Amino acid sequence: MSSSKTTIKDVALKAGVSIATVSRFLNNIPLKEGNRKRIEEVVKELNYQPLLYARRLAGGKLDTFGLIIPGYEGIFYSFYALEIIREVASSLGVKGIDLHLNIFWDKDNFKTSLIDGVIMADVIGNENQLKRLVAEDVPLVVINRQIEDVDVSCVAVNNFKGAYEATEFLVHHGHKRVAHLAGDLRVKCAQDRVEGYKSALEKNGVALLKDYIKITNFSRKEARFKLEELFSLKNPPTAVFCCSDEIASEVLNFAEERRIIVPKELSVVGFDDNPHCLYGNLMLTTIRQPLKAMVQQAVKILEENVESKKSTQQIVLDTELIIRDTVDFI
Amino acid sequence: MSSSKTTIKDVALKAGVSIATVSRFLNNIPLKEGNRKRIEEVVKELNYQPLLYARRLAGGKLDTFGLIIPGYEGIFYSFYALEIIREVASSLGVKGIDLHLNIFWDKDNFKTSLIDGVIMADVIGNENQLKRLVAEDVPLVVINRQIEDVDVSCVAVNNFKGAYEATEFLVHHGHKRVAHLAGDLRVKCAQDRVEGYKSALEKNGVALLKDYIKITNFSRKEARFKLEELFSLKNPPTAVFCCSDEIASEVLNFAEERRIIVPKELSVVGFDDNPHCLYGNLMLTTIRQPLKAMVQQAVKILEENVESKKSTQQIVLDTELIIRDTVDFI
DNA sequence: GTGAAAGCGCTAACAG
DNA sequence: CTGTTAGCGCTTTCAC
Repeated sequence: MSSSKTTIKDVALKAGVSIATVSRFLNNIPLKEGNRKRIEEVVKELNYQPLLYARRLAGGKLDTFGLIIPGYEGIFYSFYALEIIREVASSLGVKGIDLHLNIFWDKDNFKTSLIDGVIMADVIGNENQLKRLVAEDVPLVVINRQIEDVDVSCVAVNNFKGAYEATEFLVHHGHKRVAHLAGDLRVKCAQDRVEGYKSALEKNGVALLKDYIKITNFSRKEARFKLEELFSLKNPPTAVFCCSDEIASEVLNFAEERRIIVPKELSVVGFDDNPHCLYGNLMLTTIRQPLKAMVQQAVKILEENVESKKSTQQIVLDTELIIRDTVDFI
Repeated sequence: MSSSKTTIKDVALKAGVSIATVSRFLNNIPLKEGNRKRIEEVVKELNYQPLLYARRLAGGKLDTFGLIIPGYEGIFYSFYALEIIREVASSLGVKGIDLHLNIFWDKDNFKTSLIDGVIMADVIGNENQLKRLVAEDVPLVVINRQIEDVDVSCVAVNNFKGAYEATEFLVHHGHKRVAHLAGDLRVKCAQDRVEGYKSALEKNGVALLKDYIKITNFSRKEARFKLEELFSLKNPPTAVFCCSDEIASEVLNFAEERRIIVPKELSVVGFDDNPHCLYGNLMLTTIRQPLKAMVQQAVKILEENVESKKSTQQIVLDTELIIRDTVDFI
């Protein structure tokens, strides 16, 4: 009530200083200790909160970052999205930065005037938006995706390498019939994982079978159809590398129903290290994505860019193989 | 680049009118058709976008709503949270309203100056924040929770009734040994579901056994421990009503492992109608929460409150029993 | 209908 | 170190 109406003027008046001095106080510019203290008291007493938009209009910052996430189901309905939102909110929270969330559905309605900078979580379907933001010179960092044709900072995960390691891990356990349940290939990370898988087989002299690569679009339902197909094959796989832990846990369910013993008869590796997929008596062997680190890096870079235009940076973080129960020698 | 610098002045100049007229145009105030058209052209040509904070400072709206979600794991890491975020983002998106997302961790750092109104998704741990916002007279709607001691609008789900129906449905199938895997009782909806469960048993003359109520905190892991306990009982339950579909699907996993046939030997009812829990060959019988309807109602009420202070409203929406495969007669 | 002018609350020179 | 002052871009009286 009252607090929403108190302005810098009221504070200045009550503290017996000019509004400029109060402004300095708000911006942590050194003051005579006496004044600093008096103002601090008055601010508390009046429960004064500066109007951020007035501040911004006068040239200050909004202390708000935007986060743009594609509304595409495979992304937005995933562990990934919530984890990103959570981590962005969390890292911004400790810095006192607010979060403006925008889901990109089909048209670009992101209002740049409400933020100091933007994090784009992956780019799928909104490539034009990316270009527009770059053109408007909005401080920007893209996560989980490397952008080749636009000069923009990004922090990504080495999906290729992660997939390579996962697949090689299976091969090193003697598996020759390794299937891959892939994600939606419109999503870059899904593509990269397929490539990593292929490359690992090739480098290790294992024949690549087309029938062993199945697209799931990250959906459990789709995964199930594809599993039926895989296990109707003359030579069903002895190992499956999955594009996500959720898909992997569907493999576990499927195996359970079919009485296929994991890992004795079937080895499984996931991707994500999603804690929600760690249940049952079998702990999933998986590739951990450094999502938190990725977000933290992105926030750091964005802060720098907001402070002063820096040159763009491209960072690629490594994944980590987490060895648990679902892989065995054949 | 250019667009981020074009102001109302540029538009006025180029269109040969005063800035006041452009402002009128922006606010859909009737103009002479000639002017309207000219301004429209110039706006498009210059790719002009009004600076929202300047507009707000001058008395206009920001067209931004805040969404506050408790950071508490059981909420924030759930289907519920993502669904709420998704639906809020979606309903606001079509109205051209932006979303300011705030996760409440431990201290109240929500800046009301960046929004026109606030939706609070449940209130757990941040009761003081709620009171502060009410005191500051910020337009506010609480969802998924009825607030008794504060005069505020809310849109909630009838969790009691939903749980009652679920439990009664089991009892009507002849079950006398009905267990309940409850959520975290600090969360109001979890409490209500326990009460609904109890009430249904009582009304139907089924003995209430303390050992049949187990707290899971909405976590699969915890659910598994409690399932072990339940099925070590001298008289294990023949039916389980779960606080969420995720917990229910854990029951399905557990049953599968123990070779307990669902629904022949064990009936299961969930809560949520979470599409992510619809996999495998058994489709879960569950209670559907009208989350989307809830959010839409909340947005509607909030819009009204922003336009003109209305009296507070309290709306309770009914759940729906979705009958699928996991309940059978005993 | 339209224009001129007065702010909204704050920051950032510029003097002192 | 501090106060004075001129805006930031927009809306909104108030005249015309």
